Amino acid sequence: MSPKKKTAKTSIRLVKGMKDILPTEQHIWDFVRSRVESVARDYGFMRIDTPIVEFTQLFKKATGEETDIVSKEMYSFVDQSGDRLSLRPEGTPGVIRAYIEHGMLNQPQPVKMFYIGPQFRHDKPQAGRYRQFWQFGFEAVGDADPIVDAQIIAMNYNILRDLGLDIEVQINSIGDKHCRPKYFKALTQYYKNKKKDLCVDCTKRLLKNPLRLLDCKVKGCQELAEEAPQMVDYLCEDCNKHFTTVLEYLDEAEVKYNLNPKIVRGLDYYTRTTWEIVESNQDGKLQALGGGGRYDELVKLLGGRETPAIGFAMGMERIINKIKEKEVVLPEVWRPDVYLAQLGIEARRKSLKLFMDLRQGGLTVSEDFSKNGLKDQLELANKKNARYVLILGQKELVDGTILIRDMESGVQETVDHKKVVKEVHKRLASKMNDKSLKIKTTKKV
RNA sequence: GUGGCUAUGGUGUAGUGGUAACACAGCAGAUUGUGGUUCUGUUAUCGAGGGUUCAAUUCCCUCUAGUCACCCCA
Repeated sequence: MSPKKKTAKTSIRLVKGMKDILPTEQHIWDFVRSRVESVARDYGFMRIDTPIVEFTQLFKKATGEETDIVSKEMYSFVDQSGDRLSLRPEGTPGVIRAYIEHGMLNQPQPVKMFYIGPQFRHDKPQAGRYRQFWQFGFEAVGDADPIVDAQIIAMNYNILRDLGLDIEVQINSIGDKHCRPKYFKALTQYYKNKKKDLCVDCTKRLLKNPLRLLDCKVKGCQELAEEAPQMVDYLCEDCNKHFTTVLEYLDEAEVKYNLNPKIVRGLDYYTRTTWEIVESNQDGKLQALGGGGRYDELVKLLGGRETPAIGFAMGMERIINKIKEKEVVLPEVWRPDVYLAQLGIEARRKSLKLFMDLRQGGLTVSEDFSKNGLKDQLELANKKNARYVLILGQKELVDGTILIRDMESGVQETVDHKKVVKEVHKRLASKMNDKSLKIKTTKKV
């Protein structure tokens, strides 16, 4: 056994929880990205790219030191200059840091931004869950009006619906710093004499984070949770008004939603409106594709002025899995107008320049100049779904002509080499006008 | 982090205590100027390490990875 091979198999490989996005699946990612970008544009959100690396402190403060994400799952390290840094486990803290640092409070509020990028969590990998995973997220910073909540939820809903998914919004309000303590008290009170019926985890949760008792999966706990007091009944007047207004607006926007008192987000900074977008898979189980909420305390917590904000984040791998599962019809993949085939040493030499001319003439071109045979080249042209093949051989070179082959009909014509760009454009245009060919060609995943 | 299951070429799958079969894809050729046909050849020391055995890809153990459930989350 050669030691080389052994090395290749044991150490040069994908790190656990990481994933290559291969050329063959890029079209799905492009599809999602382009839809996200176009919806963002329609709703007036501008793209922001923040660094993957931030001070660890940022996430400790923003996401919460006690959360699993920060306490157990963060990729943290000390760099050469002694700074304590972390790979971002989520997008919001970086965006808010940028908002404060670049004085965006001087722009018209709310400042609406979105991001698309990788996030990192050292979690146990599972279906649709990686250690490096992609999220896209939207943040509207600087306005507390419930219409902002409704609009961003509607947008969230529309993005996923535009992607062809059958989804539903699960919504709740978790109050604010005024009313939540009262609710916690009531909740603790309710569970006080029921401790013996709770599972081991829940008895711990009772002390640490009573909200989490509500979404325990153990049957006995679930039954108790059904009867437990609900946050919505404990909302203070302001929070209650805010929430009911959001719901009214959502009705107005015809967004399908379900009230779900168990939507308690995992991050510490949320206040008031919280939601998740869920999709039911074959066995009727709901999987969250992402979630969001209002976070009116975060900007101040990170050292800015008191500034209300709201946002959401969606997991791209999960969305892409759903798209694959549902065989959503994607728009046509990139397709070359012409494929340049060459025969003979001289023709091959001339092809380089001709290729550039075709490109500059506004055509999408493809080639495999390393191939010699015309058969091979036609086969590849066919695989690449080229509309036309230009054939340049010794004969054409001498005559100053070139062959245009229509790959659908197989018809070939000889044209003047100098007029080739014009000739191709002419044929493409007439093809577009032909109604019988106007039917959109689409490709399933 | 805990537990169950799995691991065969690039991909999807057969199979056996005596070193592997098929399909697709890839490459080369039949055909050095014609594709979406055909034919031929070629592409794996059966995840890694150890043990039992005359002999292990097959049985056992460990590790690694994947997967599912829990936890958590996107």
